[in-house]
Amino acid sequence: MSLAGKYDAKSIEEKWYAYWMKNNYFHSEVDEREAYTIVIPPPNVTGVLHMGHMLNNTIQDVLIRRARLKGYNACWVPGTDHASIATEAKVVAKLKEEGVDKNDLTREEFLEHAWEWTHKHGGIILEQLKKLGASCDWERTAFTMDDNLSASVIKVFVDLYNKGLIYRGYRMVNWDPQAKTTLSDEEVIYEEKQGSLYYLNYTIEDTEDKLTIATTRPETIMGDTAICINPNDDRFTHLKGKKAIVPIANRVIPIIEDEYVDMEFGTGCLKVTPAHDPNDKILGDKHNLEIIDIFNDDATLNSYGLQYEGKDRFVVRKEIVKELERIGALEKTETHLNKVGTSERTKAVIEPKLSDQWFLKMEDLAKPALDAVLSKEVNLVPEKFINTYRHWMENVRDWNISRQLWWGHQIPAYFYGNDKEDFVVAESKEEALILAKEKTSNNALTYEDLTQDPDALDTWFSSWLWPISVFNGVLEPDNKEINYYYPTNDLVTGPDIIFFWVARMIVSGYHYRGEKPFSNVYFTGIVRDKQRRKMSKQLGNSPDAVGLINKFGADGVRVGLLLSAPAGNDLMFDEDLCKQGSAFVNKIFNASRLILGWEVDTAIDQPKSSAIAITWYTSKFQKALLELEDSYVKYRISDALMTTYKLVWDDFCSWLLEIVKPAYGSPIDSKTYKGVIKILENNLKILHPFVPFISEEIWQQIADRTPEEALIIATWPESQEVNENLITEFEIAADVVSGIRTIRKEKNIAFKETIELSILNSENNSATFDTVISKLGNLSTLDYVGAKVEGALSFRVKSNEYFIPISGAINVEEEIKKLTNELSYTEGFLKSVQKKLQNERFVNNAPDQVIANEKKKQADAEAKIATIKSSLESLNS
RNA sequence: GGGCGCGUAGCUCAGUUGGUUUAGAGCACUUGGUUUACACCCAAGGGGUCAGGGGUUCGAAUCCCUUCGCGCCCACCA
Repeated sequence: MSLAGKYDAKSIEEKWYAYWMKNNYFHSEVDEREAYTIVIPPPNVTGVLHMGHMLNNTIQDVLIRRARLKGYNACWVPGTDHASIATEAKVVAKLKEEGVDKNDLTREEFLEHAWEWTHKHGGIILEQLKKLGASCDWERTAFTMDDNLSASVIKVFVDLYNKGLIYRGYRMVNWDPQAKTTLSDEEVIYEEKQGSLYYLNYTIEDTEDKLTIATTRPETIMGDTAICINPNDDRFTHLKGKKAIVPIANRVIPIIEDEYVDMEFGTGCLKVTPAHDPNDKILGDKHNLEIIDIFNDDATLNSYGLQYEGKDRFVVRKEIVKELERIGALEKTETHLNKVGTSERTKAVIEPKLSDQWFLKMEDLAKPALDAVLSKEVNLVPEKFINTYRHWMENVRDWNISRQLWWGHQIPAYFYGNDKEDFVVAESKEEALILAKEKTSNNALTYEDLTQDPDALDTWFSSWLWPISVFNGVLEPDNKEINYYYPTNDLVTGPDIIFFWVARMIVSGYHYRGEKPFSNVYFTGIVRDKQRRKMSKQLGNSPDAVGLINKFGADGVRVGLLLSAPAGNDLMFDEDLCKQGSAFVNKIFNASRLILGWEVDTAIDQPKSSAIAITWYTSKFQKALLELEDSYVKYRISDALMTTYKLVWDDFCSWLLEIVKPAYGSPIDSKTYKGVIKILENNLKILHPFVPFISEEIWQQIADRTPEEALIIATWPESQEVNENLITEFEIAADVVSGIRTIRKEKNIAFKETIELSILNSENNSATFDTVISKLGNLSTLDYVGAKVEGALSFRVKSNEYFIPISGAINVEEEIKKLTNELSYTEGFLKSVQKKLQNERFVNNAPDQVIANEKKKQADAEAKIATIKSSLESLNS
């Protein structure tokens, strides 16, 4: 045997990953088997592996490997997302470091830099997934900006536009002044911040009267175009029809009335700034107010800001407050808690801004997608997310799909004139020109007259097509791959992108395929640290993923992550779990080392204990198989792992191997050896999804295997009948062994020293396992007696009593104390059972089975009490 | 402001429609054990008034009400 020492994860993991790749096991082609498909949630192309990726990709790999073993044509499609805003931000930052301003570059120049960055960093994360053991079909690796995926996006945009579902609108949108782009509502994070509420005095025109207005944004007075009061507010009746003067700006604005104003808040008066607040915009539209936009794109003030022009909004806020105070227009300041929208990516405070953007009408599209989830056609796991999903879908708003970015899919709209409506939407410039000529009836138009919209599409407008576009189902809707692999089976992702991605994939799935994109969505929890903080780069609390793999081995890390990953619940990640994982891997390794080190002697007969133990374990394994099936169906992956963990560690290693292993240096009989190898092989099959590397390693050590016999493509163990009686009998035997061990420990009897065991009352004896008890208890004799053995230590299992005579005096006091404790517990237990059985209403109402059970408990307890009492008596005498 | 979820052993969590459990697992802990696959090991053991209070029921960790604490999602109140 070349096996020695500890398991060396690194070299073995590299060896088998290379072997799997070489033999193309991960690759899937359309065939006559049933498909099992997962599309990866594509990580950012320039991202690096973090704990969240490790978790959800481990789960995906577990599912895909199990499907492969179960005989499905398993296909896991990997890929990356161009991540428009995130990547562009990184490139802009990198250029800035080099002293280059994005604004000094042309679009083409910038995109060159972006592609360079993408090629340099792109795919790193996929290489890291390989280290984790991910069995993705790498030949299918897709990128949202691959030619065919890009063409899919453009085709879909044009199609939705032609259907009237995409429109261009002048709307109030979320503006990120740092990235200088709009964001969808979902990309805005609201944070509670302690701010101030400023009470400002406006003078009523042609009077000395003041009107006080509360605002959180004093800098926007430059954009005020009205003051609004509630028509039912008696305090302000005298102001109706009057005008007010904006301080500093000294502009005259009307006082309007609208019931929208909350009389309770602030002073009951509202200043209206239609360009910078969504509600004010509504008021403005309703009352036909002027719109004054006071900001530049970077949120500095423009010429409407007068003396503050060119200064940042927050600087201006401070200065303007000072000035208002100086001129006596600041009544007072209160602290005020308000919600501030910030950009998910840049953290910049969002500025509501009016601008022309592209929108997708969602209402009609959402309907089938909502129904699919409510009817469980698409199954969300855990179910609590159905509510979240429904609420969002029922109130879904139009999706702003345009971004003022260059990195991404450029919007296929072409402008040819000066009017806002002078544009056409087409898949190519050639088509655009034809359409433009038709639309204008101007045949003199040339390519030079066309200008493509410079904006790019929201990243999610490409990834919402992912399950379709990776199989080219948009461009060739009837190709054999999309027909075979779609709908996919399981999607594994985080709940944070349920709206961004999951919901929209369901929408596009129904719209473009008339069918769900996947049957099940498994939402993992968010990985947090021990202090419950979300793991993030900023906090620096995220362990280096690759470092963890190097430290504990991929198998160890996989086990560590899965041990504490119930669906939908956040998990507190602790490196100790990886330690536990690698300990488990080491255990598997050592157990195998023991077995494979045995010398087989065909001349030896099989011991009875070995034969019965193998039969027992086989049943136990079958029972575990059923539990596994149940856990997998419910996506309770950590339960499935724990079932496997206990089966292998406790039942297989601690019991079975201890029973069958021959004395040191002695050979083993061939029947037992074959049986154990068969068991080991079955164990490896159910272990494989969790710990693919060690399981393949052992599998290949057991025998010389051809590539067709590799574990990764083996067949999942078949289900057979479970012998419950045998399992119960074994449990009794195990309890007896435990009883013997307890006495050994209490009396300091070393295991090497043999002992004698006598069993009284063989009503439910464990004779089947006598040989097992003898071996594990290291008994010299085991016999059945008709009466108590005097001067012996005793213990009870069920209603049997066991005696071990010991040399020397028995500590009577100690024994009495022990028995008294046992007696009082059992009596208390009996009492609670009797209370139930004596209760007429219990007997009348409870199901028969429950009553029978209680009666059995009663009988057992009574019998046990009798034996304890008689033991006490003999001790006392 | 609305909605959802959670609070069970030191830690992380099971406990399925109330009854095979005067509450279970893994880890951690205590004690003992090393020529015999593995100290990343083996064995034995301690540990919980199931967040607090009230109710329904023959019976509640499980259902209802309420208080406290924590988390998440949604929403345009200046």
